Amino acid sequence: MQKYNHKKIEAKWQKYWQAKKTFLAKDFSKKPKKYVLVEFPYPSGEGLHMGHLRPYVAADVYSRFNRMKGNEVIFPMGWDAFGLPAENFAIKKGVHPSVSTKKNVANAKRQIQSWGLSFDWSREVNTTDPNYYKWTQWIFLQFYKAGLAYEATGLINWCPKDKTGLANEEVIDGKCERCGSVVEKKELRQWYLKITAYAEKLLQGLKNLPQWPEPVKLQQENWIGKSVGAEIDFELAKKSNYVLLHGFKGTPDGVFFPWLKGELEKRGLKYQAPQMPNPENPTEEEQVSFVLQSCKFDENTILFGHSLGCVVAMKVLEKLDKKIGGLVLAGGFSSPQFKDKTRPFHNTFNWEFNYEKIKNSAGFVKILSDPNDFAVRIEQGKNLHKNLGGEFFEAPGVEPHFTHSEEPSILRILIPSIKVFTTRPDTIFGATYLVLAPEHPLAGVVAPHVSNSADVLKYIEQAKSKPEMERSAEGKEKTGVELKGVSVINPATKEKIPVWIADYVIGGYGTGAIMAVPAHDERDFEFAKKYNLPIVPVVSPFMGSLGDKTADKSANYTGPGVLVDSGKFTGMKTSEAIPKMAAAFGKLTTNYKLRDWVFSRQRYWGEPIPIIHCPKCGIVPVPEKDLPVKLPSVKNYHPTGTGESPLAVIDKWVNVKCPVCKSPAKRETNTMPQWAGSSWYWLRYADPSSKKEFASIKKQKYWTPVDVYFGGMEHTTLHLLYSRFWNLFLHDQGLVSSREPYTMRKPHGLILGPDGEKMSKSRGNVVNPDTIVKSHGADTLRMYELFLGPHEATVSWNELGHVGVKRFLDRVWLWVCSVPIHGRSKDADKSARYTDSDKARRSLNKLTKKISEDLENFRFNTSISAFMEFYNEVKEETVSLASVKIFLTLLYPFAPHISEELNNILGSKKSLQLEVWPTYDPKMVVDASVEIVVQINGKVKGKVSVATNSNQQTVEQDSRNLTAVKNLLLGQTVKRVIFVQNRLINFVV
RNA sequence: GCCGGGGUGGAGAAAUUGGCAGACUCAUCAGCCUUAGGAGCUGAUGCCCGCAAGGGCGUGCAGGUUCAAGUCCUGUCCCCGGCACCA
Repeated sequence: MQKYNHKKIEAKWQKYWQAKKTFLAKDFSKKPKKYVLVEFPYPSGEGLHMGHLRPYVAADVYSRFNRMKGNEVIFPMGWDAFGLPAENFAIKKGVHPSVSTKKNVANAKRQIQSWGLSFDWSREVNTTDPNYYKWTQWIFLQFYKAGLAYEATGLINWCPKDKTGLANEEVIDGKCERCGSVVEKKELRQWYLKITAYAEKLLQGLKNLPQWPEPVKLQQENWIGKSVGAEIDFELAKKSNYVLLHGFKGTPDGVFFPWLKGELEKRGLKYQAPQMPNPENPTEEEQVSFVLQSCKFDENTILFGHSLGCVVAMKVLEKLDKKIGGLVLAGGFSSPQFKDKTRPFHNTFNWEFNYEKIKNSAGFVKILSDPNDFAVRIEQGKNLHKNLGGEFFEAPGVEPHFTHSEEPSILRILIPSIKVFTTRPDTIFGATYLVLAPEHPLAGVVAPHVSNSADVLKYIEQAKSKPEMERSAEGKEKTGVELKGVSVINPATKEKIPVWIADYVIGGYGTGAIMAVPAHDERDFEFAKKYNLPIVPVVSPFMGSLGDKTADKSANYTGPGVLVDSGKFTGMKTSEAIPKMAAAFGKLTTNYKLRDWVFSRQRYWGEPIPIIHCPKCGIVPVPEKDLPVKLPSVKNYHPTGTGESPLAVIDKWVNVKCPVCKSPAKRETNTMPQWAGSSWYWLRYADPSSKKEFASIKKQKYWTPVDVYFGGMEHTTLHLLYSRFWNLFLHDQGLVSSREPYTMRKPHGLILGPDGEKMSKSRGNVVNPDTIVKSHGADTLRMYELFLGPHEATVSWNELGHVGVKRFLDRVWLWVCSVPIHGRSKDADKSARYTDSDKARRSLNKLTKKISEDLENFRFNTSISAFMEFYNEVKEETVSLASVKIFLTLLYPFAPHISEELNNILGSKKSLQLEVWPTYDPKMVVDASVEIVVQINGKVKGKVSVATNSNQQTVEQDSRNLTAVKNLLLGQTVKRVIFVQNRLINFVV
């Protein structure tokens, strides 16, 4: 008899499968397709570890099983080889990343093959292959063309060790996801992908993924962080005075002017609204000098123009010898070229403007344009904005060109205000102060002009430079500084309230400003107590009677209740008041915690962003025919740390001709993040060698979506979110056939070291899978790994645990090989002699049922137990050759090498992979007789053995005949008998 | 703080979903076999009392529902993961 030599047989079958192309996935096969996917690895220098083994083995078992179930299974593998791990390893070893990556890939592939995984290597992809990243770059350009890739300068997360910017998702607990360094902030020009534009779609899409685990969906949902609330304007209580200039053919008593004047008066604001000379035939000379002579200007003056009044206002500022508060233009223009006809003022004005002078004379500039304005088109306003800067507002007038008797959008921009976001508009009567984030644009503008400007500027500076970690550290006392001299009007109470800057308000969320309601918000409460700001309760908990003023000023209450001291809303329930008050004081808005994806990295080893910067044409995408933009091969690829990519110094590569105007231009030198290549790789597997497109729709339609995606929980808000985003976008572009990429997600739990701690070199508790492959074989490794516990649970590796599985396989080997237990012999007669014992037949049917069900439900651990139990049950029984073969067929997905070899020893010439998955006889999955537990008052008093499915009468009779039961029931009245078939009988006395 | 997941022998874990708690495996102990064993085989192994027959307790803790609770309900503690001043 041969010995079980795992080394020999494992190598033999791995070679065999490869030679026979056993696992090739055929395009457009008639069989139903099954797409089984595992996250492809980054091939680091350390090689693959237990963390990789777990999903790979599970997916492999599942794939082999599904092939036998008659599916055309695609089970592909590839390499996510760009990114930091590869590059850092290369730097450490002093080898070029392209060299070390190649080596690491070869090593990882060797490992994977030694584990006996049934990947279809004909579809292998590598993200660093120019034929692959050509399409990564191509997809980036699609984002760019759709307006979803943009460049911006801002404060970003910066990892000081890895010397690169990071996306929000890559910052875990204030630390770098890769290296654990505390993340700093840095002001940098970066490329972003506008994932926020897909926030709602990403959120809604989760609802159509019933086969995803709830916790995964919930984690994504929380990350997207939708919240509905109100945006409310708080007007500045600053004493501005206004000069209002009407337009062509107008008067200060026409259109919205009377209403506007009324609104200003209501607020106690002064204004001058002169009747312009000759409104029917205006000339620049006449009107401008009139304004200069008749109106008074000071540093608090806001000069407002409507229509032609805008032109006059600008001309006035060209001549004015002092600085005024601000310039506001509504329906303005700077060219007399109108679509319909030429106006009389065409030749009476000089249409050249000194924009610099105008800008310098006004403290601020606001431009309002009406998109429905056909007399003065919106482009005119946009052009003004381009020349003057400032803020641009696009808002339809009540009548086109703002000619209705009330035009609220004009009032809104005329009176400076601060917009806040709140989910509790019902508490607005309790808003006693406003808080701006230190990053708020207004904070920087106002700071130099307040009486305590030194303090304010210092505070802003400190807050901005503080790492997020420190700023939000738990239990940290809140800090802030008042903008002295600045106050706003609470639109509900009409009272003046102060404005503060504090870093407990986050710049990037909502409007970067909040209304503080200390009575009903914990954070505001804490802040108000520290700085002695008023606390006004406006919500009374339900337990108090209606309108009860027991609301306590010494504590805050954040729950629902009834409004008090809230004007006409008093007495309303909070739930009812929220939408009503949102509408009364502002408008409903939705905010998301999700931030745009910082998409550039200041590192060498990544896909170059295919963009050219031309001094004349601006940002120019690299033409598709020039893709891929190949990563240049260079000697020095170390990160600079300055925020500039190492590519920036390679003049030969950087300097190019602009594809549009052919003048000298420069390449974008940042590279894409780690996550780019993996955001679409499953699509490439469907059509891995296409030169024309990233994947043909036809092949996508056959293979995608992925049916089961095995992977780690740690990718939930990284790769899994990013790739859903890419897929949704490409689907919207008509380039991808399915809306969601992955029908089912199967996350796995961690494998801890034998000490119950996370495996790590520094702890010295790393178990290397390759060691076990050598000593005990891949089949043992696979089965023990599955045996550890449920796929999704965290489990720890027992140092000696795998020997149990090895023993089992040894016994199986002996059992199958041994003659004459199941009739294998040179003597042909003997093979016919042995038939299954009744017990053996039932055990095999039970096993078939158990393994089939477990595999459908990804319960691999209990399958392994079932095999062992089966062996223990039948080892003494006679078993037919056919049954042994069924047993090997069942075992094959778990331990493919030994199963193939034994099957071969039994005389089969065919790979087990080509067998059909066994079925079972439902009548044979139960034993002939069962043991019934006999209880009295729920306590076990004895057992009876009866035929399976015996009725209550039989069981009751048998039980009452038990001596122990007889004695205990003597002289007792049985009140009730509870009978559960095949389980128990319980006498209640 | 908020949101998830989880607490069962010395260890990893099972438990047909309310029906004998601890299957299967490791470790440990005893015996057999062996020149030897980190091999193989047989058996024992939740805790407590008891020579024994037998009895009592037992699924983080405290209650509850039920003939019957690891499983359902209420409260509470601890561990792991995610988010975290998101207004």
